[in-house]
Amino acid sequence: MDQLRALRYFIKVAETGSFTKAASMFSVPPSSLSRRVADLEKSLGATLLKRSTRVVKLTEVGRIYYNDVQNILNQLELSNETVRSYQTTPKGRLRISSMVGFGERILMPLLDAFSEQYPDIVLDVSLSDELSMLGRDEVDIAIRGGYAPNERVLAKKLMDNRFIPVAAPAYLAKHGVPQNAIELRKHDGLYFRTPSGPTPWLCKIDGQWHDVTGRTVAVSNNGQWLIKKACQGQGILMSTRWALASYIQTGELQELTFEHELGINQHTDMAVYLLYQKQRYLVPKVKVAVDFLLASMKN
Amino acid sequence: MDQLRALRYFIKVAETGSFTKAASMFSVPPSSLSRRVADLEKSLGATLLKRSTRVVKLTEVGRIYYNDVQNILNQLELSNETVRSYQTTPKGRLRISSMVGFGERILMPLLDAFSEQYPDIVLDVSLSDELSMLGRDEVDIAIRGGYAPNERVLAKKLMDNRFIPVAAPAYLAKHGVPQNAIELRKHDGLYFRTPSGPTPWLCKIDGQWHDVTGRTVAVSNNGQWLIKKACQGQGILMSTRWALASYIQTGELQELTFEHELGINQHTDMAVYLLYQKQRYLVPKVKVAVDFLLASMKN
DNA sequence: TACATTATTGTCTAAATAACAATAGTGTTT
DNA sequence: AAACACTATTGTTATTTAGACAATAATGTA
Repeated sequence: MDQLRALRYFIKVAETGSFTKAASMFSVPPSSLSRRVADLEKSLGATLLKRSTRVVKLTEVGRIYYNDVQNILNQLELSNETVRSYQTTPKGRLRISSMVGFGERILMPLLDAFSEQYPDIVLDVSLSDELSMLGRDEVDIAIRGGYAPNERVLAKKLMDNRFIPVAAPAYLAKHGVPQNAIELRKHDGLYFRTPSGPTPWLCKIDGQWHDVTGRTVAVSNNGQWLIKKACQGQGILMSTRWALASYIQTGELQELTFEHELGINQHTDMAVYLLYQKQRYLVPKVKVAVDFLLASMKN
Repeated sequence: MDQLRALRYFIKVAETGSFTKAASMFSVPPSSLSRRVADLEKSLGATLLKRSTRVVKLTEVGRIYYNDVQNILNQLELSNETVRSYQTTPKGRLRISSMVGFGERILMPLLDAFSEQYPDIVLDVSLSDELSMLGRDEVDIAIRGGYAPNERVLAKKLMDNRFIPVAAPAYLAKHGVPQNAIELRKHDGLYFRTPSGPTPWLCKIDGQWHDVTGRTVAVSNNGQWLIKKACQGQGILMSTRWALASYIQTGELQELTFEHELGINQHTDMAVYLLYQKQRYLVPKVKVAVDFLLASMKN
């Protein structure tokens, strides 16, 4: 029995919920799938799929097996690709996942240059603040705000990701410049919403964190919109230096500095990390992309 | 092409370094392996093995692929076993790996009772202080002194593993009872050697760790031998409470207590952990063993 | 240089899988 | 309630793929 073929059939049937649909994807008659899956079940001594003529769905063991096998088949495909692309020129589809703001402001401009340099690499970029599963093999490279990756994943620090407070000169003229962090509580605020909720303003005084969140003017997960509002003088915004740099330079926004450390969570060592699977660095397209991005970020 | 078969052939050839030897293990002619491996190489577009009539060895890519594939095949075998044994009575070979001292004094006596309760489980116990690769699938259950496992591995605390200082009454009568940790430096010591080297005596005073190692009388990785020496009054020994309990109870050894915290490394929260892969808990033999050991340790 | 061993290749046989047609079962619709 | 449409399965044949066996070429050793 060709177990691997049986597994591929099983996976597709489980996903489509139909032998016929799955069969059409392999361009073989449904009877083949039926027989192969039956073989597989026989060899395992368990029924993986509960069938009726109308619906096919996974049994309890079936679901367990499906999860395992899907993962295993993905790994195998990765390994095959590694070998196939070994010592060839960088080419193929490169899947990159990035945080939205960072992707728009920093990553994508860089990728334009990257594409020119490596025209044979087809970029597949998805921006999302949800953390995608790097291990589950949906992306080749991920860019995320500081969190600890697992052992198989390498994390390279790209740049600082601490949040700094800014406001428009007009706002400060009208409401006054806060002299210390505690005073922020009396100010108008524009707040980021991360996947885990809106971000407060926090201040560390003598080792203790205090909430210094002000009045809420607006909340959004869209940095650009918040920055626009901040420029219009609608309130104080905390965002990252890389997002604000150009506005601070032109004077549209002004950085506020305080004696005590300010942040949006208690991890003060926030950074933007480039993540990739150690093994995948062997694949030329991944290698050149990692190298390119790391080199670019040094400027 | 039956890729899975080809992979199994490839693996065996790589391991034995010979098509003929590998073929005999599958009870097929060498020509079959030669053809299958050739197919595999063709489909990958890379040569995996460097052959001559006399020696067969892996190429650079071959080695990478071999490592990946071996791991993948192991995982698949585990998944198959999970399904096959799903909701059956506990049986089969159960591979347990444990630290030597703990295995001898605590684990093995328990396993005798376990074997009576589950006669269909064949125990395969190996004692070693080196950390075996749980992920690499050589054992079902591992018992280790406190270290952080990865995400897929569950770690259940079995018991405290802090090191406490003891000495024979005769030793204390002759050399005096040390009144504080610093005085240990003037005493004779019996020291454990772990895989990472001999263990010093450390003492935490006002948040700072100080080395209070005394004169070296003997060093060994064998706890029993060190305990014997301690009982003979040859010096002060730091070992775990579970190893020393019976000797303290009989009065052969006497626990020394100090104002400041004492240890053999800077991790004061040392414990003995039971480790197993999350998924494998579905396999009855693993489940009952984990449950049995955890229940037993509560006494 | 002769020898023994080994991987490979050619050819035939056996096994496994796909193809195709037909059947039986099930949920939906009128 | 009955006809309908769709689907999984099964029987049978054709095709593909792997194994068996003998022969060949290559290579390290004696």
